[in-house]
Amino acid sequence: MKISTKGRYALRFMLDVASHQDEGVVRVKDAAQRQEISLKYLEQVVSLLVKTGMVRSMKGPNGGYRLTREANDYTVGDILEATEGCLAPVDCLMDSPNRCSRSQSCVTLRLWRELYEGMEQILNKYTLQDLVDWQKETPDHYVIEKGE
Amino acid sequence: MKISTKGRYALRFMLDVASHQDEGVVRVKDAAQRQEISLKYLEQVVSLLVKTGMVRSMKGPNGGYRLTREANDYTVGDILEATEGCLAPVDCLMDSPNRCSRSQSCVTLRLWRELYEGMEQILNKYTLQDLVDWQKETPDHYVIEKGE
DNA sequence: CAATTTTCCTATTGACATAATAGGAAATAT
DNA sequence: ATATTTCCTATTATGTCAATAGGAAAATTG
Repeated sequence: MKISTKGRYALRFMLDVASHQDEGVVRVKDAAQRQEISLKYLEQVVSLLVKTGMVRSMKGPNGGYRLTREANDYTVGDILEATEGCLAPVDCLMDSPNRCSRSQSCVTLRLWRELYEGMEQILNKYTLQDLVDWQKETPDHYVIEKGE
Repeated sequence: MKISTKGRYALRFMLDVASHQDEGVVRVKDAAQRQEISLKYLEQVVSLLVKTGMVRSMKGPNGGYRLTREANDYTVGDILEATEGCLAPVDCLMDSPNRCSRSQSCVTLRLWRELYEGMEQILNKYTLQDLVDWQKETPDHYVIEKGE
């Protein structure tokens, strides 16, 4: 029951882009450095964000990424789902091929449904803009940005 | 972000024991048959429930398992945690060895904490007794219990 | 046009967890 | 003594995670 690095890195990347896009597009290279994430791995995560339309990319020198919408128009759930896939705690909740045959009569399903709804409610309550705001509140977000 | 079979099977086993312990102790063999779970695998899951004091075991003929408390004294969260381990969505929330070094200043942590608290609230709201009650409501829970 | 810089795509790998299967030891009732 | 249960450990197949790596495609600049 853990969120993988895909979702966690994606969230941090989106936050990084949102916080730096006033300086133009954001290169993965820079984001990876600031977020202390492997460049090559972050590239792969970001490619999922491109495929799902979360960011727009521009190639070549002066290339990079920018958001496709306003920061308050992404819920955290949107971003996680784009990279982690469906967040339902059990496959039986969805019409997945590996839904079990007992799912019609299984009472635990009611529990999983309530859990899923509760999770979604929280994850859809917060937007990327909320994360940006939280970051402004915490003094620590200037760290080692000297070499620029 | 999925619950594994360990947690799911554990929950169904506990529910099975709760629903059948008026007929005496419950054998894994019977529970496995009713729940359509591999006997040998369920044995391993149940061993986690013994170690964490969720059930008491009795060996030999007429042996089996029974609950150690009243059904309304187990929250669903208790049972899941006993088998799945800590349910926190990221390790950074706990003082785990693989907590990342940025966790002091990481704003996503606030999000994960809220998610975790929301999940726990739901999982601790429902008890094993609730599952038993739900099962009584649904007519389907008598199925193929003829061969006994 | 050539060189550079970015994104993009695919392959490979080591480590680990999952979900079993399997065999037999220990305990206990008849 | 035998049968039946829990208990313990080993093994395995499969898949995902989290990277690492190399290079192709596109675009800007000189």
